[in-house]
Amino acid sequence: MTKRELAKVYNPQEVEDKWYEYWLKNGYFYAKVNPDKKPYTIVMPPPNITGVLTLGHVLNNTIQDIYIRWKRMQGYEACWIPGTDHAGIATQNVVEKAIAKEGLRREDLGREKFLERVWQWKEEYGNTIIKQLKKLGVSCDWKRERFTMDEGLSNAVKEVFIRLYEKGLIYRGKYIVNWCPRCHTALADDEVEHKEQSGKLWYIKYPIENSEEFITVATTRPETMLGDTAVAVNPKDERYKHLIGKFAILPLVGRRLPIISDESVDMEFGTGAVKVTPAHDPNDYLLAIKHNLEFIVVMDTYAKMNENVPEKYRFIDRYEARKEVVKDLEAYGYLAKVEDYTHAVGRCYRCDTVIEPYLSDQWFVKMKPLAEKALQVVLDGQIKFYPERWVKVYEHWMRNVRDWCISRQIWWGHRIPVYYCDDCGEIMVEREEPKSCKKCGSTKIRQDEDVLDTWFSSWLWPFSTLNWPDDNADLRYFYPTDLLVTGPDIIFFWVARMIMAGLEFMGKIPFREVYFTSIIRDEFGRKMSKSLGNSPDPLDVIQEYGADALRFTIVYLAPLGQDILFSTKKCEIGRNFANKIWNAGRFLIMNLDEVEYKEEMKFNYLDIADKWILSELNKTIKELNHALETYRINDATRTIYDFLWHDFCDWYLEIIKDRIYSPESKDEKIAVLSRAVYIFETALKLLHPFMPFITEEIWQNLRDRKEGASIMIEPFPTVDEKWINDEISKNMKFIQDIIVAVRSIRGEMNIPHTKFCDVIINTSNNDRKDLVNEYVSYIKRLARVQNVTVSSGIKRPKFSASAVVSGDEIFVPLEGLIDLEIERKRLEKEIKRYETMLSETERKLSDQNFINRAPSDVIERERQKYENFKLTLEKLRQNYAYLIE
RNA sequence: GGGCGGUUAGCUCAGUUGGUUCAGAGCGCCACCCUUACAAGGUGGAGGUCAGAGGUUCGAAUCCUCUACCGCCCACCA
Repeated sequence: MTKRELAKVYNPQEVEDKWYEYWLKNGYFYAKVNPDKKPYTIVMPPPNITGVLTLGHVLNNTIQDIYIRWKRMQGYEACWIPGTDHAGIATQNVVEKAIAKEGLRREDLGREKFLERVWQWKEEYGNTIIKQLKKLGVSCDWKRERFTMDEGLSNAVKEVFIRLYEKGLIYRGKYIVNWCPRCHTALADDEVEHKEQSGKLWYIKYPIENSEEFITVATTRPETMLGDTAVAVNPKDERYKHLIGKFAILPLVGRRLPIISDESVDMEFGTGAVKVTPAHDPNDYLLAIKHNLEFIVVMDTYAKMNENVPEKYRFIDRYEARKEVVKDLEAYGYLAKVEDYTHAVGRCYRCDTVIEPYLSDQWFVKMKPLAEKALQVVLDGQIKFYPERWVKVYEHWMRNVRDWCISRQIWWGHRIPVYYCDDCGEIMVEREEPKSCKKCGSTKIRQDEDVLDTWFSSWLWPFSTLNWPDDNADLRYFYPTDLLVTGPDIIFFWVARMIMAGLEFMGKIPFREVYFTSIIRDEFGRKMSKSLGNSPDPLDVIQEYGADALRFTIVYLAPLGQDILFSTKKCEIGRNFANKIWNAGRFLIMNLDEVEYKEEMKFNYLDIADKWILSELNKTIKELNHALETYRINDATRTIYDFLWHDFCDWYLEIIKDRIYSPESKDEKIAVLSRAVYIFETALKLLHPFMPFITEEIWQNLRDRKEGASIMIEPFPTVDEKWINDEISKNMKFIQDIIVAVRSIRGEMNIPHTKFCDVIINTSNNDRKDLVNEYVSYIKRLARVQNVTVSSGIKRPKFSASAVVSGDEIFVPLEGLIDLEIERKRLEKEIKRYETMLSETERKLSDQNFINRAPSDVIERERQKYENFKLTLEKLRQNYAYLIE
C-alpha cells in the first residue's frame, strides 16, 4: 500500500504475525559464541507442558523480552534460552484423566504403555504454551529450545544424582513424608499447601491399666488412634506425674500403650496429654525413635485403613473410618468432649487433596552442605535480588533448610538410576543399567521403581540447557546467566535450588540478578484462578487489543515488588498509546510524501523548540536506561510514554506544523521533517523492547529500508550530554507557560476553538521580550491567537482577562466575551493560591532555625520564590482591583 | 506464633536521595471542540488533612515508634 493509505486506527492483527515471521526468517533471535561481544543470557523459567498461557506468563516473559531486546540493541550477544518442563505429577494427572475417558487406569496399561501415552500427549499438546508465547513477540533463541526430559537433560540429571550419591549427599531412608493419596506419591515439604480449615478437636479418654482412672488426649484426626503406640505427657506436668511409666489401654483396639514423658509436649494445649502415632505423624515419629516405640502403619497408600486395625474398620476410607471411630468411642463412653477447632491442613499443591503423613522409604538430598554456600552468595551480593526484601525470606529458608525428598511414586519423570540385586541386595547407582550384580554376579537386577521430583531436573536448568556436563564453548561463554525472572512463589522450589546446583556443579553462581515478578490479581484483588473464572485468556486480550498493548499495559501496571490488579479493560492504556504513536508516525509519513528525509540536514535550522525536544529526548534516554538498570520497569514505561505522548506529540509536533505547512524555504522543511523523523525514530527504538511490533511497523514505513533491516537490530540510543540544556528548558517553559495561561483563560471563558483572540504581554525584560517576538508563531498556533503585542508599560485593556507568568502580565482582551463574574472568581482563586504559597515561604524565611540550619542553596531558592510570589501577587491584585472598580 | 507488604483524588495506581510550584498520572466526571496525525483524540476544569496518633528534623507522603484495617508468606502445637 502507498504511504498515504495508512489506516487511521492502528490495527495490530494486521502486522504482528508478519513481523514475527520476518524476525524469525532473518535469524535475529539466534545467539552464538562471539568473542567480539559480551554475552547476555537469560534462561526462561520453563513452563509446564500441561500449561496454557496465563497473564503470569505474559508478565514474566514480557519482562524477559524487554531485557533481551534492550541488551541485544545495546550490542550484547543476547541469548534467551526457552524450554518446557515435564511437570511430573501434573502431566501424569492430565494423561490419567484422558485415559479415564476410555475407562482405563494407568495400571491397566502398565508402565511402558502408559509412558507411551504420555509422550504421545506431550507431542500433541506439549508445545501449546510455546506457540502461544510466540504471539507475545518473545525473541527467544528457538534453536536452543529444550525439554527437561530430552536426552541431554536426562543425562545431566543422572550425572547429578550419581555425583551427589557418591559424595554422600543422597541417601535413602524410611521417613514420614507428605503423602498424597490421590496422586499416590510422596511430596516434598514445600509441595504441601497449608490452608486454614474449621474442624473439630476430639477429646478421647484412654483408661489406665489396672485403674479406674483415665488419661484424656485431644486429636484432630481420631482415626489415627488405631495406630497409637504410646501416650506422652510433659515431665513437669503435675497432673500426670503419677502416670508416667504406667500403661493406658487403647480404646476399640485394646493395645497397651506406655505413658512416656517428653519435654516437647505442650502442657498448655488440649489436656496436656498427647496420643502418639509414630507411623502417621511427623512429631510422633521423632518421639517414637527417641523413645523406641513401635510403628504401626494403619493406612494404605490410598488412605484406606489397612489390615492392622480391628476388622470392622478395615479397608474403609480414612474419613469413613473417622466417623465410625468417633461413633464407637461415643457409644462406649470414651469420648470426653468435642470442640470446634480451626487449624491448618496440608493439601497437595497439585490436586488439593488433604495430605496424609505416611511412613515410607524415600530418597533424600542432604541440603545443609549445599545451602551454606548458596546463602553466602546472596548475602554478599554476588547474586542480587529485586526487590531486595526477598533476601530475608531466602535467608530464613536457607538457615532452616530440611532435607529434600526427591523420590516420587509416579511413572512420568526421570527414573532413579539405582539398581538392586534381588539375590544379594546390593545397591548400584549407575549411568547405564548393569547387566549383572557387581557383587554377586546375579542377573536378577531391578531398577528402582520411583522417579525423581520434577525440580530435580529444573534445578540444573541454567547449565543443563547449555549441554552440561559436556565442557563446551557455549557453556563457557553464556554461563553464568545474567538475569532470572520468576515469581516469588517458587523462590524455594527453584531459585534456591538452582543457586545450590550452580555452585555445586559449575562452581559458579547460575545468574547474577533475580527479578521477582508481581503476582497478578483481578480488579478486586483476588488471585487469578480457574475456579473463580476471573483469569482472562491472554490470547483473547491479544486479539482484542494487540500484543504490544498487553505487553505495555502489564509492565506499566507492575511496579517492582507490588501485586498488580489487572483487568482486560486496562489494556486501553496500551492500545491508546499504540494508536497515538501510530498516528504520530502517520503524520510524519504523510508529510514525507512531499520531501525526502535527509540525514545530514537533521540538525539544521535549530530553534528553541528543537533544542528543547533534543534536550528532553536525551533526558529520556538517560532516565529510561537508568530505570531498566535498576529494574524499575514501570518507571521506564512512564518515561517513554510521557516523552512520546506529551513532549513529542502534544508540544513538538504541534509546534513544527508551522514550519512544515509554511516553511521559509524548502530546505527548512526538509530539515524540520528530517529532525522530527530522527527524534521519533530514536524514541521508537527506546520503545521497541516494550512494544516490538508497532515500533517495527512504523519504523519500516517511515522511510525506505534495506531488505533485512529491522529496528530490533538497530543500536540502542545513547545519551548525548551536549543536548541536555537547562537554559533552553527554562526559556521553552516560559513560552509554554504563556500558551497554557492563554488556553486556561480561553477554556474558562468557554471561548470556542474556532474563535481567535489577541494577547498582550507586559514585560520589561528584554530577553523575554525577544523570546516572545521570535516565537510568536508558536503562541499564535498553540493558543489560537490572532495578534500578539509585547511591550513594557502596557496598561490593562478594558474588558480583558489577565494572568501572570514569570512576573509578566498577560492580557487577553475579551470585549463582549468576558464574563466578569468568571474572571473575578478566576483571579480570586489565583490570588488565594499565591497568598498561600507566599505566606508559606514567608514563614520559612522568618524562621531563624531554618535560616541557620538549612543549606544555603535551599534558602536562596526560597528567597527567589518569595520575590517571585510577591511580584506575581501584586500584579494579580492590581488586575483584580481594575476588574471590580 | 513469627515475618513481610499495603493504606495517596470517585476508581486503579506512580511518587528513587527528606527540600525547586510536590501533592501527580490514567480512567471516570464537567465544559468547549470532529482544528488538514489521532474522538482510542485535543484544550481547559472540578476533585485529596497522603489510614490514624506520636516522634526525629529548620523542613516529612518520604525516616522512626505505636495503633487500625486489608493482603501475603513461613511454622510439627496434637
